[in-house]
Amino acid sequence: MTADQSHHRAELSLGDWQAQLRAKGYRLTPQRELVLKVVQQLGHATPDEVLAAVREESQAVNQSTVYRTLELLEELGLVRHAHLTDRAPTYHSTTNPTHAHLVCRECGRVSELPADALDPLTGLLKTDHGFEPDLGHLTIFGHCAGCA
Amino acid sequence: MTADQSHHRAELSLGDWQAQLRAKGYRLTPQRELVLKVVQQLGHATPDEVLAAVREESQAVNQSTVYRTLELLEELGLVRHAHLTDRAPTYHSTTNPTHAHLVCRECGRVSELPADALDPLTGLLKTDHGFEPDLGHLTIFGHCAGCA
DNA sequence: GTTAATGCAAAAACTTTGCAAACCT
DNA sequence: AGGTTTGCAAAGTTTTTGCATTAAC
Repeated sequence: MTADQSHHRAELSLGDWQAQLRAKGYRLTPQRELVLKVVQQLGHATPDEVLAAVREESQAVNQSTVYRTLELLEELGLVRHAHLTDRAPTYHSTTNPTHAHLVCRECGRVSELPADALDPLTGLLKTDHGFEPDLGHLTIFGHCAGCA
Repeated sequence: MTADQSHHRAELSLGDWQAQLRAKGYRLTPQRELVLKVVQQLGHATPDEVLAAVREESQAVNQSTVYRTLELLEELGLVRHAHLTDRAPTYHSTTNPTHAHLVCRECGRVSELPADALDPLTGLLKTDHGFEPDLGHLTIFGHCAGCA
């Protein structure tokens, strides 16, 4: 197994993230824990949905804090965002392996495509264009089997 | 040559579009001609940039009209949009063959990837997931050769 | 003359910012 | 205590909408 094979795993183990936070001079707050928790629970969620979920969790958290926290969590590699619609971005936890998204324009269904499945694409882009794709951000629109 | 090989060409020949417009009950207006012209000239442009360019062309066109016109032109298959940043979409003419976009996060450079180059991906998605991707809307973020 | 398209202005959707108060370490 | 984070409210950015007027057919 080459070192390169590790590129599909989550970037931080869960136990580490609080230490990582502090190592960068950041502080651990209830808001940050909560936002991370709801993103993990919701799967794919817009900032707006994260806000709503956080508020149902019985604590009031401000809108700005949600935006600022999502940005921070993304910097730490704990969450990622993708554009599943032409509107607001959706965030998801990185505890699942890196994946691209397939979105059906007809039924709106979103499915996850493991990064492994895209290895041929990665190879092609690297070889022919010297380009290193960020598959975790990739969203492919089209029509799914049911809506063909 | 199979019929399928034609899927990379522009959807409408330039001579036809005015007829297509009328066939759907739409009307040919100077604004629509102008917006289409500047999109063709600009290459990739946000609605805002289209508006600015249109206004330099010595005619005043309203913001709303630009949005409504881009939507219409896209419905007719004369333009397409892609998301080259996390902000506004960019529109481009379909007189060029269908292509995906490669965007470098470091230097911001955008390059076009012919749909042909993605045939392996298309095949894989179709075979393994029954999914028909819309490559003209696809944007792949990552790092280019120079910024590796 | 009809009906579609435009301009305008207001609102909607989404995100960011400045600053004082509150909280983490 | 000291510096980071939050809440709040206001403003910024981008897009949409309703309706009277204008223009295409």
